[in-house]
Amino acid sequence: MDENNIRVRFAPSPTGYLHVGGLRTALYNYLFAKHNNGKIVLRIEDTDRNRYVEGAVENLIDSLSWAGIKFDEGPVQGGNFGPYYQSERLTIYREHVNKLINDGKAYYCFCTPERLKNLREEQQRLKLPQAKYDKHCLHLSPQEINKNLETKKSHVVRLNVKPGEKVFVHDVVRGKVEFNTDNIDDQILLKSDGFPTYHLANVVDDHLMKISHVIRGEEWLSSTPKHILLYNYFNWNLPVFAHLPLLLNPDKSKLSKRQGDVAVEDYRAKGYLKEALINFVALLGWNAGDDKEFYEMDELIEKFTLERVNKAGAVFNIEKLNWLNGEHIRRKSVDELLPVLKNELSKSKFKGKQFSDNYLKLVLKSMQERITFIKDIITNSSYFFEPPSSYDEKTVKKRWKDDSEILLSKFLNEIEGLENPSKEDFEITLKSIVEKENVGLGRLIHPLRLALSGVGQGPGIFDLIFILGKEESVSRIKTALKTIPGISKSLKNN
RNA sequence: GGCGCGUUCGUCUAGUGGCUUAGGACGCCGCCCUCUCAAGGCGGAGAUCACGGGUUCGAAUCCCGUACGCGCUACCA
Repeated sequence: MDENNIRVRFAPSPTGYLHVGGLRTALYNYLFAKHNNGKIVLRIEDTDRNRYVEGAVENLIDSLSWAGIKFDEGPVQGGNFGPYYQSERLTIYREHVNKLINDGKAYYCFCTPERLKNLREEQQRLKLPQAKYDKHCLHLSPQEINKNLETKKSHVVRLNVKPGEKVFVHDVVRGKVEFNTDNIDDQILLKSDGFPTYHLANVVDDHLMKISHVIRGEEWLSSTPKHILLYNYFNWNLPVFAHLPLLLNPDKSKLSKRQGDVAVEDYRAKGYLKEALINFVALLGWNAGDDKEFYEMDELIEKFTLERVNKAGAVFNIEKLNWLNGEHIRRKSVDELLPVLKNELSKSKFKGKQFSDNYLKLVLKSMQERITFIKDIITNSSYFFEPPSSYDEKTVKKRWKDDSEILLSKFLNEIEGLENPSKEDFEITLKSIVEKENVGLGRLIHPLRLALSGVGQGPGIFDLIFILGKEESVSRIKTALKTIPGISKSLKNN
């Protein structure tokens, strides 16, 4: 096949938000298209008026573009195969359905919902192997049909499935799958409100939009024979099908809202980097065949093939996503991370405070390898943004010794005299004191960290004091000298 | 119920008949590094490859059956 004719699509229905499973489907389509120099189109499947949610399309597009999935054609960028909203293509479906009716491949059905309900119940009571429409309206006379049509009797159009035939689906990930038309219902193609069902709209649009590969979730595999029947009835060439394994909850059921976050926007709000989410979701059902776990989008594009997509569903394991998020943070430059931190800060209690870019970059550099989320910097090391309001008791107990007060006072004295000290100046000063006093480094370092940060862990002490600066450090040490000895004493008495 | 798909460490996975005492990653545990916490390095525990039959000199890999899980079974997508 000519590489340039490769066209795929992501066709979500606007029911609220972008599901992570949807993101994975969109990603695989995108990777496949880019890998093959093809095109990817975004098509909005808004044929169900009952499920329409205001703002859902904007939300979908927003999440997709945040994730870095760019479309060649779609509602935003347009294209030669539009419109890209199915709700704007009603006459197209109507024309195609009429063609099918004229050819005897589809037929009008005037059955009421009540009759259908009774039919189903009857079939169930008789324990029939499969419940399907009884083709009642297929046998209506032309006169009856015309009369019904003229009196505007509510109706749908159904696919006329010939029983006793075999339909084969050739799926890239699953191989050959066989179906018997005895098990295929006379699917409704056009609803009574004039809108098409998924099956009709999907096939017509995929053909008209020259889609070469249909890459979608496994939940569609069972209805693929219906689609193949439609392609055959229209005398159209089949696209290549690839059905992706499902994303699962920890209990192996289909990933759902009840058991955690499923919306891409939720992960975005929680502070996950798009690179991490993409990396993670790409590996859920695909791998390059080697041991590589860390991927950027361009490497994914380079390596991705449909042949290496797995068959079995994959549990969405948040632990690995978290690790990947930290991994991506570690590999980014502080310049890339700066806007993320600023954004988190603007949502935090420090939103009114001003910090220079230079200061924030130093903070980032010192914290980068200690965090899973950028916002961890704010929650785990608030001391970069405000002086400690308390001192961790455990650390006081463990690190504040009898000589801490004297050592720290001496250190304070020394640095007060320093002119514009560098990180090395602080280091030299501290080392000279412990040497003179003939104690271990930790004897001063730990109390100092406690005084500066209020906690027992964090970046290297010289990074910490340098980032905070002489003035701020002096002030914090003074406060600590006034309060920690008292705390230490009362802790010892308990 | 019917139809379809699936089943390798807790999880994501490598593996396409001999290279496999089934490899990697996350998580967990330990050691090293070290001013703390991380990161990093090293190591450990963890899978009778769902089960049962075959085919074969040889099977996680091929075939059959069973079990279990999941999907579909709407005028939803």
